[in-house]
Amino acid sequence: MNNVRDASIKDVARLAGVSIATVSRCMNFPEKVSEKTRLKVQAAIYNTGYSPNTLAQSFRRGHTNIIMVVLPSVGDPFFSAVMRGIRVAARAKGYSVIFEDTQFNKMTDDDLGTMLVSNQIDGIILLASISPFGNEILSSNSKRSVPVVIGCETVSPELADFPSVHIDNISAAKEATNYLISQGHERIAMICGQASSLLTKDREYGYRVAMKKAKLPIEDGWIIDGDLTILGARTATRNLMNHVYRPTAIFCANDEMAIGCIHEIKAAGLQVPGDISIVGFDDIRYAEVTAPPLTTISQPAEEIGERVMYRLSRCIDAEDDATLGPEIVPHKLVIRQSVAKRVS
Amino acid sequence: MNNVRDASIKDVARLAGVSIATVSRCMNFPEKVSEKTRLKVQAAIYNTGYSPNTLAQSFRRGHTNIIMVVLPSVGDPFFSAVMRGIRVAARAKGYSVIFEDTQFNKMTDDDLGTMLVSNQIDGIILLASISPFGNEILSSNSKRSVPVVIGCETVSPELADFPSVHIDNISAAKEATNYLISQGHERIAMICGQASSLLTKDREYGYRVAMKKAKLPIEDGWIIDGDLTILGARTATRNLMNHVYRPTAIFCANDEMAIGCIHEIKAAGLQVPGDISIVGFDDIRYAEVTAPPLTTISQPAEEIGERVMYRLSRCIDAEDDATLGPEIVPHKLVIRQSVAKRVS
DNA sequence: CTGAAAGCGCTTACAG
DNA sequence: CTGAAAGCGCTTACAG
Repeated sequence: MNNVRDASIKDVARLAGVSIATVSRCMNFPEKVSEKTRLKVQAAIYNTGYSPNTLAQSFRRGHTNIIMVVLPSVGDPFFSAVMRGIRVAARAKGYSVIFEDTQFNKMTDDDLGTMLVSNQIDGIILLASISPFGNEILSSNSKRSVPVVIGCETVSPELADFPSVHIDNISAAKEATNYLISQGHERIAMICGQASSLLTKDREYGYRVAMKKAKLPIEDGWIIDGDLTILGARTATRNLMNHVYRPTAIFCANDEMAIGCIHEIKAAGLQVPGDISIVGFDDIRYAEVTAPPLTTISQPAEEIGERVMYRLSRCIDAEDDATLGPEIVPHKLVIRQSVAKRVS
Repeated sequence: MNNVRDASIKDVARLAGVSIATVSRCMNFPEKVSEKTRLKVQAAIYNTGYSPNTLAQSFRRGHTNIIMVVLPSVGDPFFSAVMRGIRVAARAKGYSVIFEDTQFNKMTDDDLGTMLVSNQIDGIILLASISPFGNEILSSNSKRSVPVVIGCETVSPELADFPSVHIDNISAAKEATNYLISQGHERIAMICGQASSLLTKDREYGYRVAMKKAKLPIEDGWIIDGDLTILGARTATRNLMNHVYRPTAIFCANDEMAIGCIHEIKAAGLQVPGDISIVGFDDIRYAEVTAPPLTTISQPAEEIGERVMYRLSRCIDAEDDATLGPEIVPHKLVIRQSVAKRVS
């Protein structure tokens, strides 16, 4: 049929014998159009195969229905699960989602500024911290154009007042640590993200608090950077195994690192949990098929994703309650077989 | 400054004392503007904080610089790696990428048609098969608007002539199977994707050919659907272990399933590779930390992603060679410890 | 309930 | 090298 050019609103109007304004109304406010006209127009739409040019609509309306999510790594199964929730909600609300991976796709502050100012996106979900200057751009921008909501973690002090949804990371980390303590462990180390990353700050804090409360010392070098990756965790684990005070348990700030950690311990000829017990964080889908199956903190990843997206949607629609602070979602300690009881 | 409204091209023109056409030229064809004028305009751009409204540009130019990738599951580490490559190349070429996950975000044919016709995207990368009708939409659309390129797999017969980049899946599967045979195995089963999925068809075919060539029988029930997931593979593995002719080796069509498979065998009290040997496919980052480390076919995932994106970019720019058939990328059998030698 | 008209912010022949 | 003007396809007060 129209293999040279798609039908435009004009073609529909001509065919239906009405003005383009009426066609537009039929699509956007059908109740404002008489039934007779509506029927004519609908027929014309059908016959021309018309579908509105989204580019023109976005331009005219001043928004794109595209939101951006910034996350540390698309490859991480935990964030994939969050993304899934985001996409479910995004679809329900009519948004497309674009994502930026801070690990592999360094977004410069310039890029960010450009996106914000050039109307390419209607909102931002932050699942990872961006550069300090980026944070500044966002916080100064906040009253203006693009709403931001934060998922999973406290991203940065400047952004503390932004709407967010996450579990209580401090409590969860305490719980994990206390569980280890309850099993008789006293030498407990922790593998974190990079010191610069705020992503696991709260988890580290929870661990420290629990240790202090139990009057257990944290030796120098027991809190170690595992880069949130398998490789990073393997190096960290080697260091821990060579430590003068070798820990009997390691709390990993995410499951990805726990997987690397377990592998490295076994590669060194030690047993998990016989020699060293492990607790992870996230409960990714691999956690139950590691050897041994991993004891970990379960986060409702998909639910977080959904909530964060709905939250953003409300911010975009400028509903007043949307700007209120954090929304806390429940976590759960899942006990499997990577922790052994220790009798001292 | 401009906290009420962003500066537009008019503001710049006024401040620089030139027409908006000249401002536009300065940004798009600076060589067509005299140096003197260019300097004036650049100063005005700087002082107004002007940045072009992308929405208006897209509308006017008729394209968005957004491409869509359709993939089975964002959560799969293999596809994450491919995505990474895509994003690297996309960034280099100035594209943003939107993705559709066929596993969790059923894109209806309607959605697809709408996207195609409403100019929202400049091109499509297919990493997964979509519905037959979807394929039809694409193939009938092909000469018209939106270029499509296929990554990783033969997606569908209708789409066989589309540009694509992937490894030689048949050879790779033969190699995997032959390796098992060379280690003395004769009872070799295979866990595939769903029969309907074309994603692993070539791998299955390669396995069949290798078995036939070695004059080894494939018993009923030895080729079994594992749904490409951990869970599916666990069920499939249980069936295989209960089979009258229990295989001594299992070839899994992806590593994700191999992980589930190994876990299930060990959960049943058997040894890997002592009792049953396993070969995977993909070489995801978890493959080297499974217990035992997984022997598998390595695909250059990131490279595939990059190439596929560059290919698409050339299609969009309508460079003639871009439409030529498949581009084959090398694979490699990575031998680790999940296969045992069998002396019969 | 409907239409004529303005306008969103750009780009690009066209004329000079 | 530069400017005046048309136009991309919609939406939306405004008037009737």
